[in-house]
Amino acid sequence: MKKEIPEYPKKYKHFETEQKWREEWDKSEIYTWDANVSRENTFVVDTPPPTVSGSLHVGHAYSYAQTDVIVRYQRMRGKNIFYPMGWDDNGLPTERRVQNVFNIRCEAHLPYVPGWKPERKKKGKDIELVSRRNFIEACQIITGEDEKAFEDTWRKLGLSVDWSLMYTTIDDHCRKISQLSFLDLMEKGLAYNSESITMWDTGFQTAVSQAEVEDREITGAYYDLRFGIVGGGEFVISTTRPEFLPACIAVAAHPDDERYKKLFGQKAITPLFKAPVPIVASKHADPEKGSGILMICTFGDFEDVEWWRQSGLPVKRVIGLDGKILKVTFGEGAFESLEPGTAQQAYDQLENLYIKQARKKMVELLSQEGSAVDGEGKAMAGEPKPVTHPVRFYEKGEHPLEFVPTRQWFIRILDQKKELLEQGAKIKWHPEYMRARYDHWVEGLNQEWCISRQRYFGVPIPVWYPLRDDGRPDYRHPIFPGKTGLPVDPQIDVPPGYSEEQRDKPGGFCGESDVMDTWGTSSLTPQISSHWGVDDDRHKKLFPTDLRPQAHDIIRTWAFYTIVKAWMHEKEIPWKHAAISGFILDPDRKKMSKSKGNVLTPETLLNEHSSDVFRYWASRGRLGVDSAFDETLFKIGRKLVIKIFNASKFVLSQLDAATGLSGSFSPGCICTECDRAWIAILKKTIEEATKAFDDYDYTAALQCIEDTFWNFCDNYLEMVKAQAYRGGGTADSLSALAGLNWSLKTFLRLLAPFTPFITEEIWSWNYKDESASIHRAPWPAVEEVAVVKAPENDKSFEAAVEVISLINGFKTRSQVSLRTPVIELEVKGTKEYIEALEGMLSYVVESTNCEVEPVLTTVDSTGPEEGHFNVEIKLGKYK
RNA sequence: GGGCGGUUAGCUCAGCUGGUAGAGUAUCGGUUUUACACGCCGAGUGUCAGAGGUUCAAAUCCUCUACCGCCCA
Repeated sequence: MKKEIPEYPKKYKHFETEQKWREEWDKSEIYTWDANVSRENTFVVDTPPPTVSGSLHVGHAYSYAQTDVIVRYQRMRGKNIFYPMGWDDNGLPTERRVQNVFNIRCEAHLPYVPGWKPERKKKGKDIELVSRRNFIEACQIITGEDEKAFEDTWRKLGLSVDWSLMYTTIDDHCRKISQLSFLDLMEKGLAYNSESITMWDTGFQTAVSQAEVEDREITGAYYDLRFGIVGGGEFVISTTRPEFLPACIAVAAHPDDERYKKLFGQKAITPLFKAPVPIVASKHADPEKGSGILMICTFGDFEDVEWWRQSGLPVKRVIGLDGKILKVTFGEGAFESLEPGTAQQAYDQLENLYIKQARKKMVELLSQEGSAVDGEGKAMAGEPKPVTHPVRFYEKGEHPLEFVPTRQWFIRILDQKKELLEQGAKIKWHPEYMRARYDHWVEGLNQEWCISRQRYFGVPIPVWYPLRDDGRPDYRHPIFPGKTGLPVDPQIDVPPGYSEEQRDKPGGFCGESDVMDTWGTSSLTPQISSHWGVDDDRHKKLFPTDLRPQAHDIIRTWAFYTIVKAWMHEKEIPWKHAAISGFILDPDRKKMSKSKGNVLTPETLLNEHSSDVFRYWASRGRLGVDSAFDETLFKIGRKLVIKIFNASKFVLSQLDAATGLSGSFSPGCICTECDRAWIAILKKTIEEATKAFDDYDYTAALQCIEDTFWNFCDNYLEMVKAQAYRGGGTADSLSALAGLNWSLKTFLRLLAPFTPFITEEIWSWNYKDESASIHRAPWPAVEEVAVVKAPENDKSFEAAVEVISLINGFKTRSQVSLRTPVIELEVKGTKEYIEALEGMLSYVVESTNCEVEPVLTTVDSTGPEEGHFNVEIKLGKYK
């Protein structure tokens, strides 16, 4: 029966085709994880959940596309894929966004208003104050919308995620796992609460951890302050933070500093406040910096904290949690003064001012005549000297961090550096050198992990505290929930053995109001997906995971904390491989950031260039390597996609036209030297690409697949065209058709991880009987063409290409069409290459429109120029 | 200041364990050929950042310097 020859579309319509397959894949559930498959046949991905409430930029899509390429390869290798997507929705970014969208603020003590719905309002003065629960509900409205938008983008990009596995870090399941984690760490003695000096953001009024801190260069000034010495004399201290003067507890100079050696053991007197403070030796003091002697305050910086801990001196606290100067009384407690009255008079002018204002005021006071300790002149020597210096900020904050004593929850990490380094070494990092980032971060840790945050939209720390008879919480005996009833909200739920009436009453209990930092949950994504602590069988099937893809900026946070948790809970690594993607920089090689206004959104690029083209572009980016954005590169992908379309059309139309033979273009028919030589080349490509993929080097895989594909189009296809036109009627023609058939089927599969849409489209035209979707088809294997004999001569293909190229070059230089007939042809080459050419001669003749039998001449040398052949050509007339 | 990475054609980048410098793009020229003009054929294009060293031989290995980027203080 004559096979009906289909009409293939003239042009490829990217956008319609891609949309069709998105819908189709969704319906057919080809990306669904099968819970019944064994661990060794499953490939588990731990996808970092993007922070919603932000916006996706091109770098995210770039990185996630790369992950998907790896996943699609693994799926075609027959692996059962576990590829979930989560959304990180708790934390400050969401709170900030909600505040702006609805113009609301949380006031924790307000009662819950059931049925309250937030309204979108412009920022204004009339900020609505809402209860904690109402505020959280507002957060959920916003994150719900954001998640939808993010999911749309990922679907557009063609990520082969199993959407049924989706989680959000604030949902019940994630809260449960996070609280289980906390309780487990408590049991293991790794979590504790304590009153200690914590880095504090006065704007957001929350504690922050080392990982959330960044140094920013800011402009300030050195102020030279004249300190007195008990018993007479003075010296000058340079400081950038004169507002800390009332909190000065000591002054320090380097033990070897000759200038101050004689002062050690004596007491200095602070200007204005007339506080007598010890003069001590400390290696922290840098003799080269300023005057070489510095003031130690509680607390100006991390060194102050360290020194204070060792000194045993009392704290003089002057900065409140809101960043305002606290009320203090001189002459009482730690605030010793030789002249309490004048000290108080000066201090009262500072009280209740914000830090910045206080500094200004302090400078003013120090600049007054008679402000010096001895009453002679100004306490401030000379003019302020402007400097630019690094200052610690919370990465999301606007004010420099302060060190304030507060009660917080911590996880003990400092005594486990060695073990954490060993865990890092067990993970295979791609590229390898990225491990150094992890190692250096671990080595440089100097604070325990502070996990409590004074926020609302997060996972509650699952503890209550008994209230003593005086109404104060007993922090040393926290009450924990049982593991079965999680998650709990201590602000709503009642601890075991108590009733709601006892809440906040002496002798009763109070609920912890702090939530965990965002990493408290995000550090558990492998366990969240595996249902650790909930479903042991499932956990065993999914943990540790195979792959963690992420960018290099979050090695110290996401990667680090995830390794910490896996270690602490189960003495395991969370993933076997970490694939660290690079950044997309702007065309000037600057990091994209909202503030610079150079951010590109993936949606724009996807709409403009199609998903396949975007993915192709992303696939060219090697792991770990940052690259400058260059839109001209999208052109390469577009050309490739169109080429796949056209070459496929050609091959399939030749197969269709070979009447009566449909379905019989099996590799067994491949017999000619040309086809055998070509198959050998393609086999080598499969091996190379597979090896590269197994090493997570998808870029190298793409490179060699693509090179061979163009070789296929430009050379093999051109050589066998004439045979293909004969419709399979001869053994040689059938061989060509079989060669084309297997080549196409192979290229589609090799390219499917990179360009899943076009390859699925073509596959559906002719190969869906073998596998309904190309994405479930087996990855090409050289065994498929085991019946095809090796070529007689392993240089035959190369030789033919070279001679054809010489003939084409001659025609081009003669400025004639390539169809111009060759009427005389002599090919001179070395013996080795003439022999290689012999089996290919008919293909050379047909693809160059040569009308005569070529004369082959063996020579000793082809001359000084490159190449293995020389040709003598005479051209006929074209038409 | 410390660590990591980079510096190769106008541009974006590949060149792994040393053996005569590559691709794409851009540029220029040719060619309408029934898969593709969104194509095909061809051409030109480099002190491999610089300076030393190892070697018969260095883009590649070693040392130093300069510049760029990122991370950390």
